[in-house]
Amino acid sequence: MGTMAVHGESSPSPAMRRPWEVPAPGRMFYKRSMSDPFDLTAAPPPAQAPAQAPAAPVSPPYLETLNESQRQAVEAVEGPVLVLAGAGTGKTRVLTTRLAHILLLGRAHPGEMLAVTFTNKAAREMKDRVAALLHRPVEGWWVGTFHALGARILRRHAEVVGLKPNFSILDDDDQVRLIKQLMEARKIDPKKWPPRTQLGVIQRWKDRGLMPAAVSDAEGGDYAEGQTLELYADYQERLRSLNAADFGDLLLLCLELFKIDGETLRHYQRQFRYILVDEYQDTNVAQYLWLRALAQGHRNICCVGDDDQSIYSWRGAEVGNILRFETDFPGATVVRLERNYRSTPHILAAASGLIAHNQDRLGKTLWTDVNEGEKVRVRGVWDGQEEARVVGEEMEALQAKGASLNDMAVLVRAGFQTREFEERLITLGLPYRVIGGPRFYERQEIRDAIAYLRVVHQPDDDLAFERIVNVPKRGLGAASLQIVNIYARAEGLPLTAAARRLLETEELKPKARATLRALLDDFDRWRGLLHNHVPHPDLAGRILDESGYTDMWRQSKAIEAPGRLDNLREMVAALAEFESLQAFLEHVSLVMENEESQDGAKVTLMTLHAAKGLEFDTVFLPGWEEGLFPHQRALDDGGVGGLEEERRLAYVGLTRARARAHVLHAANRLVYGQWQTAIPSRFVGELPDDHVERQGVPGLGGAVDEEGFAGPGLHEDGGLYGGGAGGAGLTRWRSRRRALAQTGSWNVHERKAQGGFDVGQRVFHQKFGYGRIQSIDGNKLEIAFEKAGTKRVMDSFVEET
DNA sequence: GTACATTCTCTTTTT
DNA sequence: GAGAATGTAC
Repeated sequence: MGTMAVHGESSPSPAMRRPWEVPAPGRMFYKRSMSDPFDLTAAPPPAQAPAQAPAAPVSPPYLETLNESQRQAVEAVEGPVLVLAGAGTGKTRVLTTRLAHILLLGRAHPGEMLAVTFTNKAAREMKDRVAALLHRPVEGWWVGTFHALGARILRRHAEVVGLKPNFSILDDDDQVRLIKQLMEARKIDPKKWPPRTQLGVIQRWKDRGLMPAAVSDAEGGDYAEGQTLELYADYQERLRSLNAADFGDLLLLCLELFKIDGETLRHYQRQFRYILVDEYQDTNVAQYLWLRALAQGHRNICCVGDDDQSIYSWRGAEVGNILRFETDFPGATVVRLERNYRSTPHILAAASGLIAHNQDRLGKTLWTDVNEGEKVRVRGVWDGQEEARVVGEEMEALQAKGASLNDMAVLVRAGFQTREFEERLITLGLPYRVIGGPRFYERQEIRDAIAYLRVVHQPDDDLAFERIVNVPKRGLGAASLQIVNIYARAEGLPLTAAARRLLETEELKPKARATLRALLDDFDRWRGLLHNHVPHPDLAGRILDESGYTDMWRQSKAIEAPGRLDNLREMVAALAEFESLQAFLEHVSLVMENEESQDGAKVTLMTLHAAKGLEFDTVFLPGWEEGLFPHQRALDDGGVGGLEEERRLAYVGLTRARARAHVLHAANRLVYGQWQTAIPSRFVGELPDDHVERQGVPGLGGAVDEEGFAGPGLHEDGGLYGGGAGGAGLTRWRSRRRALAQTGSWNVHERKAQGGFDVGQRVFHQKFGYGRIQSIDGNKLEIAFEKAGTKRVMDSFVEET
């Protein structure tokens, strides 16, 4: 955490402080800047003001290194600007240089700049890179994700929309539980109408900036016997009484705030002189409205995006936002970045050829002047294991040639695909990291601990209260809790308040009453400590100890208990890095990612979605099969639009590669414990032949094996590359047994072991703990450990349980 | 109220 | 196949 502030800080080096007079005379925005001296609302940094005057036109070095269009995008400071930045065209560079440029020109000081990103990572990178350009960290500017910035604004004016400033931000888990409760109250069958789906519908409404009252009846009538809309109203009401907001609310309630309180809106409109938006193609309607509201003041809004990389429509993103920009902001400057600095011409051509199959795009022509490299390699394999094996071999080969594992990535369509690669990489002993895997703050013990902190910080947080009221077990089970719940609902009180009143009555059994009283007293005591400014890490430690939570794990003989205690300690330690308990809680709800340790070179495994914005020398793209990629569900409920989005995803994948891209498709795949057969993705066929090197017989799913056997099902379909209409029926299920019978050479070992172990047997290993035997190969056992994952070990290290 | 067994869903992507 | 949710036995 940087501590230096630009405001009132001693001046930086003279070279940096010097404003760069811009050479291109006659460019409107510079003229305008001359006639627009510092009439900032707040006093500008003194060091910068006089510096605006000197005339000698010198182009600053940071501009010299940009190409013509990049430079244009940086220098078009005034008015609305749309930067269409193709993959690998130096988008981040433009963004950060632009920000630095504005600061260096003295057009605004940090507090007047709003830079919005989609991910916390992008926000961090932006801060770091601007700091590097300026040789100092910038403090006090508004950089962050939509949600973080929304929360920041909302906290300041929470009362306007019926919240208190310390409102909780619910996580996914809380939301589902809440919806479930509300459905119960309405007697909606959760079997028939899964709560998650209900929540999904509500979130979609929120994405579109619609409060319950704004949803048209026609739309509300479609789900759950027409009750979803009412459920939405219930949900919002409940959130308010919980003094809580969900993710969507962080923007939606901001919009409400702007609507209700025009003066506040005008305040922010005046404040934000320069607005910058990254990944504009992924904004949803609510985000769009939020931006548009804030940009009305100075109209200096710069949106950067690439319609070909729009991959979040399922989450409410509207490509329309980017396609419509010039209409929304008349007189906008549009800059196209088309020169690619990342990939070889073959990769670029392959990606361009693929994306050209999409109808609905603005269209760009990426080009590069680097020399030819390798063609994109496409390889068909027999099954998922072979796929992982082939990728592993290639990685080892590259490594042998001196390549770093850091420069390799496997990009998958869906999360479950990483497993096969993990197993293979473990076997090979290649270190890897999975991005987007289980996150620190999502672990059970951490969530419990946070629930304690939440209740202390925000007494009305019923969801947190419910989570820990009986953890550790105190005999306050479902029965007691129900009494509290009924009372709370009848009286319209939060659970803690209701519980407090119930203590005065005879409704609870004496034992439960005493326990509950003790718990509430604990809460009061901890809250007292909080208000007496006991340092929050100390407080957290006390809470966990005095509540018996730490003891619960200490006494647990579960194999993972020590690890959980470690995690708790780690969390308490992490608390010290935050200014306050509130700041910590904000962090965990908005930045649910683990800071990964950068020790040693590792292969990266992640989804295509997570890969956007990243690049690697070598990219492996497995699972290009109809049904998986394009994903069946995207086709089913997305139609042509869904297909095009899948294609954009493929485009994103290919364009992550600097030097080498390997596409793979398997004829058979074990999904779900069952064998699934598939034909190669239509995207494979859409790759232009001139830039692709195909291995194995095209059209046959399998790399032709020993038997030259391509896998049942493929011939029946008769077509190559998804020629079958609509994609439906292209996949089918088959029992493992049948697949085994047909191939004969399946990579499955004898069921019975020599050493007295059986497949499926539960065993114990000194180092890895408990696990179940997957397969047996002589004296080597493949064991799926409960904690340590699947490993191969010698049978002598394993004992029966 | 709790512990264990059984059944059932799920898998696209995430701030 | 795994994890959650539900059902059953103590």
